[in-house]
Amino acid sequence: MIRWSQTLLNTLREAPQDAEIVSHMLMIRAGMMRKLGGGLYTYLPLGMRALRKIEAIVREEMERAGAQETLFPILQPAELWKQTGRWETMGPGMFRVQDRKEAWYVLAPTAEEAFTALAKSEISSYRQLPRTIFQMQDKFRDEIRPRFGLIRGKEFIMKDAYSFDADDAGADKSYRAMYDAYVRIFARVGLAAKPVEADTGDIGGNFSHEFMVFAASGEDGILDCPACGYAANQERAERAPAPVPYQTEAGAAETVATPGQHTCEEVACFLGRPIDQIVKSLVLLVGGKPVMALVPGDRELSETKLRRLFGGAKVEEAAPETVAQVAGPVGSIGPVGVSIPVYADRSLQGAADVVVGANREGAHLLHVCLARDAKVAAYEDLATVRAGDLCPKCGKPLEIRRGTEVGQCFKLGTKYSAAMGASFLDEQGASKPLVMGCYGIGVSRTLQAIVEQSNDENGIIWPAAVAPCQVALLILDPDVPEVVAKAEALGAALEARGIDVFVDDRAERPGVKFKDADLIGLPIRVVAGAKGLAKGGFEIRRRTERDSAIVAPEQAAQAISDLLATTQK
RNA sequence: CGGAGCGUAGCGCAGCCUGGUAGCGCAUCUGCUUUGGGAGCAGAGUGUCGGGGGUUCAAAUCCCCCCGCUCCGACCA
Repeated sequence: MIRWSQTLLNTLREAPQDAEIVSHMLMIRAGMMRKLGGGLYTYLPLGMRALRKIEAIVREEMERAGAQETLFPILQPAELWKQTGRWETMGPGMFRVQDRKEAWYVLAPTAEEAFTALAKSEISSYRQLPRTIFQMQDKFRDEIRPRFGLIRGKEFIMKDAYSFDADDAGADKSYRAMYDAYVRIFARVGLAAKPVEADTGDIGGNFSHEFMVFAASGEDGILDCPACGYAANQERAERAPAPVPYQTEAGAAETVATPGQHTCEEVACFLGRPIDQIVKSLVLLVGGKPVMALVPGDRELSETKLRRLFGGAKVEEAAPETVAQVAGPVGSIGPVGVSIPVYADRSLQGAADVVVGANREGAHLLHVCLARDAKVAAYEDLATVRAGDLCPKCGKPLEIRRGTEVGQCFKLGTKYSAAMGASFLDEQGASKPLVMGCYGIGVSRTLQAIVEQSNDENGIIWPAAVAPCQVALLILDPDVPEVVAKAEALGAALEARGIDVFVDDRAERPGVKFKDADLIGLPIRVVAGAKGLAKGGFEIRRRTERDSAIVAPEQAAQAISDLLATTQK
């Protein structure tokens, strides 16, 4: 039994000034956590209890899926990270520190290197495969912009698991086991998380799913097919091919003056043509070399897709000077006559009457036929998919939703094992690199995502499985001995049934206790007051209900137990 | 890293333009009254005004530098 009078817990009437989203505001107001610095949060006793419950569920499901828990150092030698090149590629995203001998270390932002190093030293035979190991550990990332409380912090708690297999088929099985465990974990913590196809980002590898929680405040766009269930991160979502417009040639290309018109919208408007007839030309540096990308004027280029096309090379926007050098002034460039490689979105294949920049200030070209007038190296999927585009799986229109990522699975292949020489001997005695997968859950982020998804105007509504306690017991008359005695007896009876009880035993007015109970949001509220007891017993209700039931003291423990069993999640 | 804003009591903020006694609400403490949805009255405590430098008889206020935080953008699990 936890007593408020003995707990470090203060609720706030006013929202903190820096809380942008409801879950952040509620976590602070309800006294679950406090900010120590930008992107750095302290878990207070109540928040800590919820966190521990999530961790316990994650552990259980990991072990059920055959994974074994370990614990790696957070502080890791730079050499480890240099072996895979991530000392450079993750670069400023990592916290790096030096010891007194000026040797460099990394505060681990993830742990592929360390786990691979362990596998290298411990696994030498196919007889030891497969293995999946995990840890629940603080991670550090020097986020450019920490925000939304626990959603994006500089320090956070992550469960990271790594699988090691002898071959691809085995790796697929390990991946599937983790994927299934993730589905169970998010269901158990009361979170509606949907697996979506995702990009592999800095982690690398060739295949990935993100587990996304839909929320208006989400930082990612997700294309979702209500018809067949296809879902993918906007960075990499595909669409079914649509008929390519403007396939009929309309004569030779012709220069037209477009003074001061730079964006596709301006040019379309100025020329009185539909915007999708304008072709957007962009110069990017791919692995340091300039490349031109073409997408329809009403579309955005997906830099992620371009990066995938080039095997994960770094893609960045070219500086205006570079653009001017290889094509023309920004806002007036086009593919005609340029000598850098040109890649066009698939939807432009066959386009025979479009408008492009003339590579001269204030001029565009009409009636351009890409096949005739430009040298296009390849037509690839480069444009960002948007709502209304057709599902690549079933052809029905896609919807777009916002989401927050709470977990991600990656098929890594041999990226890390090959780089670090983590190999084993197969049945024939041949040395092969381990085939790996890695699997992360943002545990602290999950905590806040639950609150983001489950609240009302009065406060948090904790799912029973992760609530700091299952029952809030409000003693309205702490100076009436009979009320206190009955409440204490009920608390003890509940504890005996394994139900966590949080007792509000403060000398506060009833209204304050009701407000705070709603704010903190435990699943069941039990009121012990002189008035209620005079009417026959305790007043019991779910956090989500308006009306209470009066239950006689001797039946109360059973009634609460029953109510909990039927409370959703 | 580019743009913008903010930094004054534990929290939320006013005061700054036009230099001169540091204030309000919430919270905290004391007393009385109250007591079923964030009580009322009376009283009390609480500040390196983010830091440093400058101007001035005098700086929270004006000027310069630095630091921190937040938002938008770019970027990113």
